[in-house]
Amino acid sequence: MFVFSNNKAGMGSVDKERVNRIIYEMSKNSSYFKQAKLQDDKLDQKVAEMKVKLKALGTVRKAQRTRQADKIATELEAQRQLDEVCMVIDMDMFYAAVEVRDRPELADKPVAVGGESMISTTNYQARLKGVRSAMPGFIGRKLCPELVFVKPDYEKYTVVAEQIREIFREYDPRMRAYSLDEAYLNVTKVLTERLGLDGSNAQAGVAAPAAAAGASEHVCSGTYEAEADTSRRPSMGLNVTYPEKRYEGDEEDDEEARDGRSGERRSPRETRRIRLFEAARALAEEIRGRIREATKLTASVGIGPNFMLAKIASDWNKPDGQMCIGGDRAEVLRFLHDLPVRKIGGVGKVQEKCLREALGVVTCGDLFRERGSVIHVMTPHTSRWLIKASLGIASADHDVATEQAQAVGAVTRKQISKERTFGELSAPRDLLNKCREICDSLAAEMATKGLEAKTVGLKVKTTKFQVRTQDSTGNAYVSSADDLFSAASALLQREIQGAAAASAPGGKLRLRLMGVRASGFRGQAGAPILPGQATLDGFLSSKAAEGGCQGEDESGNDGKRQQREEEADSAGGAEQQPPGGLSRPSRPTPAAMEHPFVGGGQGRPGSRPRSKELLRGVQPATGIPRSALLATAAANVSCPVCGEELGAASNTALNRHLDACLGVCAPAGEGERGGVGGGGTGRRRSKEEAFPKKRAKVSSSGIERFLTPKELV
DNA sequence: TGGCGGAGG
DNA sequence: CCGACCTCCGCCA
Ligand SMILES: Nc1ccn([C@H]2C[C@H](O)[C@@H](COP(=O)(O)OP(=O)(O)OP(=O)(O)O)O2)c(=O)n1
Ligand SMILES: [Mg+2]
Repeated sequence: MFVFSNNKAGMGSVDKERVNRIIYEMSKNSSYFKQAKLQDDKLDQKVAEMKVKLKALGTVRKAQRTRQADKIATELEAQRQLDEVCMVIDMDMFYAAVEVRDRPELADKPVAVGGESMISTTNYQARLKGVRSAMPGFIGRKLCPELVFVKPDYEKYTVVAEQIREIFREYDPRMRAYSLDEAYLNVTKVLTERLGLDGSNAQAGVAAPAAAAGASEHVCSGTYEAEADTSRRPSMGLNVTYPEKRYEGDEEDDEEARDGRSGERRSPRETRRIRLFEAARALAEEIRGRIREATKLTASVGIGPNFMLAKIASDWNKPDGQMCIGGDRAEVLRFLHDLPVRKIGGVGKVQEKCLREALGVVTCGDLFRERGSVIHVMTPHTSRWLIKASLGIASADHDVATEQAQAVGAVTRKQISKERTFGELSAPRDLLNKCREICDSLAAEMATKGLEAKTVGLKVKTTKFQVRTQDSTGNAYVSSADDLFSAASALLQREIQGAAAASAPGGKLRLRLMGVRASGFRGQAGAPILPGQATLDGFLSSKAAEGGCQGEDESGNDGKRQQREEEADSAGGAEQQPPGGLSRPSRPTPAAMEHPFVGGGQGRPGSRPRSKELLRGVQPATGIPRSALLATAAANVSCPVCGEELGAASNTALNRHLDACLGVCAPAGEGERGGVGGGGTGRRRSKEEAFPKKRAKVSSSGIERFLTPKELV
């Protein structure tokens, strides 16, 4: 089977055998597990395809590829920047630490913050038992019966987050908070000031130099000492293979040329770096001390010439420690050589598996060595990003580093959504009702931010854990709950019909999660985000403000922080972002397996028509533009299911109609209209009929009149 | 360009 | 009997 518990920054000494066994025992029969396995199989297929593609790569061509990769590497090397000092500060077991601090009795007990369904984080005692973040509570309990569950208190965490940010700003006013417990600081300025160094010179050398290895022993403080590097040196593909400084703009620092030697004489620049990083280590101690003093909590710090490295470093000596990857190129490469690629921000489970199983790449050293293969199978964008990471080249600029991570310093938001997990729901009526609830909530959120969206999306997760999304874009902007619901419910109808049509008689859409998303905001590409606050913060506060969810779920989540670094370039040119996907040669999409409906393994659920079709579907036969549907309110009440005009009927009358209508349409689905791809053919019908579409004006705006939560049950 | 799945955090 | 929210990538039509 697949990897369950990978080693995290918890404790290495965990009875992994036992943990995995228990998790497996508890999961093997669950829908979740089955779905996970399906996805894993798909991944295996992708890996297989990559292998095939690689096999076809002859020695000659591979050498060619490697040369291409070298070209990229050289180009990237020119961007290498070692004169900035970046710092990533990450609180230790954040939520749990806060809770334990406020409840001393818990100090010696294993604690989990979260609920029965999901654990947000745990303290070290719990981690020793294998209980960690993102693990469902019931498994955590099985793993550790004494586990004490504590409900998350986001407001409290937010207060703490503000406290530490206040401190961070003193050292870097441009500091970026990635999440409540993580922040990115560029402390170059403070340090140069403290040391009375000339800050300008640092900026000067854009094209970066590398330093002599002689500084290495000064550089690391932590477990990553300059230990046995001598022994691994030989095998170090990075240093050996890479065409060192042949292309570099080496005019200035010539002595750095031999970066394998010990440099007796140091260039001024080199000396500056050493002093800078030395001071940085002291600064980190200072900051940690201040955090402890102000919050009674501990944090770990990572220092490096760029954020990618600093981030990795911050995890190195995790509990209450710090680590520094100096600004010496040789040291950076030495450090990376044996570093598992998984440590790179942006490389997750999938990337890791593809690299390892298809390319035999496990460490960054391997990654660079296989660069030829990398660019052969991966997308150009991803290849470039990976090569860059393997060389430890990244940006020292907050905005670049935190970019696409809607991280806190982000300026705009591109979408906003609301989703809820609940106990199984399948009655169309309940589904619609839930949809309405979510739309209400989303609308409220949008209102506070003054957002108007052009596209509305629906997300659905079946009880089998299959996730599906749909979007519909109109020509008008919407923001009211009514309009959101009008669009979302239309989409939901498609799902309902699709399920009914594709599955056996009586088949229906059974969901455990539903979400509604709004995007394509008015005014520019994105909407401004709260000042200084991460979207995450906004999320937490809004969530805390809302009432609890319903259903037996309760969970306790927060968002997960995200982060990314990489890329730089400021000189234009193709930019790069972390991965996103690996190049995916052809796409078989074994729809049959994943889509319960649609017997013929034809395609999307209910052979969901794509693009155009979608719009057509939602659009009323009359030819009224979607925009009208979305934007308009609904003067006249009409049924969201059949579209029949209901006039000014009373709520009860409307409800009655709804029930009748749903009762007929839902189960019957395949009956006459067959709904989507219905029938045994499995073959999709002409677009026109693919979806019987409620040929009516889906101005469900009226539905809320009676489908409002309170009234319906 | 719009839409959807997916990866990653 | 496994969360909520968000961004970007890749592929398709
Ligand atoms: N899947 C996840 C991961 C994290 N979090 C929350 C809880 C954490 O307290 C907080 C910070 O995440 P970290 O990854 O930094 O984890 P911790 O701070 O808890 O532990 P560590 O000591 O490893 O940093 O984010 C979450 O809700 N769900
Ligand atoms: Mg943390």
